[in-house]
Amino acid sequence: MTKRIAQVIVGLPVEGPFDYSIGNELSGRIAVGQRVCVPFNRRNRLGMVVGFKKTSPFKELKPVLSILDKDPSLGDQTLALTRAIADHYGCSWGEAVETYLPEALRHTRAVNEYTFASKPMTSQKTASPACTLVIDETQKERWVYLQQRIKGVLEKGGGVIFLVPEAALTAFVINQFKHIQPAGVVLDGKTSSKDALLRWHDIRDGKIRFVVGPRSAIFAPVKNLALIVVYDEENRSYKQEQTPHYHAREVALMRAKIEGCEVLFVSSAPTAELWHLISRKGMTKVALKAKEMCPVQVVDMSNYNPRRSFILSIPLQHEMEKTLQNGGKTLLFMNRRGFFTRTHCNQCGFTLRCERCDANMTYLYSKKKMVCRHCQAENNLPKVCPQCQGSYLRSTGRGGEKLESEVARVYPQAVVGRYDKDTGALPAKFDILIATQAVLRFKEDLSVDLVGFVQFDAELSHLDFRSAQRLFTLITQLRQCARGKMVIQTRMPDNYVLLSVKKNSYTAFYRQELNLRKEVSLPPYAYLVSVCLRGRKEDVVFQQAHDIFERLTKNKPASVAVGDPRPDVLPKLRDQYRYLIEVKGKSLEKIMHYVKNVLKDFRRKHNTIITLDVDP
DNA sequence: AGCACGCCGACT
DNA sequence: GTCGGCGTGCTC
Repeated sequence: MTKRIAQVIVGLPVEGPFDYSIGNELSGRIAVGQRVCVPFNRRNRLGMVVGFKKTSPFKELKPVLSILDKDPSLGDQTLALTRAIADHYGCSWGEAVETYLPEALRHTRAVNEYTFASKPMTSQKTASPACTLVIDETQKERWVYLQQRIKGVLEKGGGVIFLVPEAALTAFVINQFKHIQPAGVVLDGKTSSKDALLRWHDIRDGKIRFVVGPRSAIFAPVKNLALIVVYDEENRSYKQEQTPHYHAREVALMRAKIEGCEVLFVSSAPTAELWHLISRKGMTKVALKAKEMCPVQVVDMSNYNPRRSFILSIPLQHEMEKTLQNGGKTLLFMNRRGFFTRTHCNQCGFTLRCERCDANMTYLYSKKKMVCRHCQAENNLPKVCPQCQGSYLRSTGRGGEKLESEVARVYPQAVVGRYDKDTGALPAKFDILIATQAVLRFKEDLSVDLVGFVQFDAELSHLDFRSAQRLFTLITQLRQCARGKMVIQTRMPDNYVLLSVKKNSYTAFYRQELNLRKEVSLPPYAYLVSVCLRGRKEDVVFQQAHDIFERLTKNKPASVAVGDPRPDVLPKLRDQYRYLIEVKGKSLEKIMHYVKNVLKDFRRKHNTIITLDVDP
């Protein structure tokens, strides 16, 4: 039987597949999973063959122009995975395929230099994947456990994907396993697309069976995949910020289901979503208990007047002095960069803001510049008020740089260092280190005697249902860096995150967190889909959001709930106003079906961009 | 997404 | 008249 018509998908937000005629010269070679070049909307584009038919409802079919690979790039399992991603995240199948493919294969250039040693596998498993959560309080025991597990898998001829939250960690991980296996690495960014392609083929051909890499490494075409490790599962970088907004944890589960492999999550404070998943029957928790967690002292700051007294409480100062005397190190956690965080005019009240993001500008002493913490914007500190031309500009607010100067003044005998996301490396030598969240990228080998959480309450201001879990994770990770003691300064000592930390019980935290989520029907007890709108003119974006809201509530099935349109957490970013509408429900299929149907016949106007974010 | 078509306002 | 902004439809 000769193949006459090919069904082809493309990497655009249009659902196909599209039918193309197959010329005689191609019909013998064309196969499902192959990259092809097809004319599409008067341009030539990359397409992916997903099937064949005998007839088409379209009269004049355009032809497949060429086949780009000798052998299929995508096997059945990959087609199934990309299809599942498209369904779950509401993108087209073609878009999912394009995110799967390495950069070098996303274009219509033929790749003839490489032939694939193996045919794609065809077996399809459907059982629920085996999942294990390694919850490790020690930061050390996990490596022993992982070495054993990975060694066992590799010895049996299986393949391993080891996901890390950022590319910088790959070297550290490779080092942990260097005596077990010559490891392959998926690097992103710095690797040239040519090298990345070579490596992709080596992985596909089974020459590399152990792959370590960031989020996108979940797509590494590892042969006989037996184990996926998601290291630091709670890390936010596992969620992609662009469409499709996939989460590596979810893709790992999808892949495990299709390929019948195991998923191993490693964390010292996982997401509530994962805790819930693992708590179900048949899943395993491996608790690696620390002999002794460092004590946590919560200092109630209610009676401290921030205008009169130093931001470091007397109990914290006392611990710092003790630590200094013993030659120990202190980490002061201050999650705010810069020196001053706000500059305003004392005459007219004008506050210096980023024009593109509407956020207060931070004064960076190190650069002598005003910077926006959301976009790259930078400018000089004006001499007079831009609004009233008066010379009454005053700067207030405290960032790490200011705390650094204050601490250096109070402890002249100490070496004071600072770290934030644009400091190059950790200071080699310090007695007191003032650091933002970015310091946790070194948490694997950062060890101090005392940790001071300076402004706990500042972290509570995030209006996000996951903020409690993130705080719990943050405290847990900081605490693991402390050998001696952790001091937390707060005006809300009865916060349940702090109470469960003091109880030394993560199970208590997750029980309470999950109860709260259940009460108000939030993930993991419901699916959440955000319809996100962004555009240049606020009134237009707002209008559109309301228009969509009306359509979403008009013939709404009882199974979904639609929230009022509201500004995004960052209401304005890089000159675009952002609104979102949250849709909730027990069934993701029902939500997606409903939302996609409403958006389908909605006309986007005035260049408003509308995107879907599943499990935002 | 990205591009052409077509409908209305303002202007060499 | 016609130039061009933007809303609309379409891609096998």
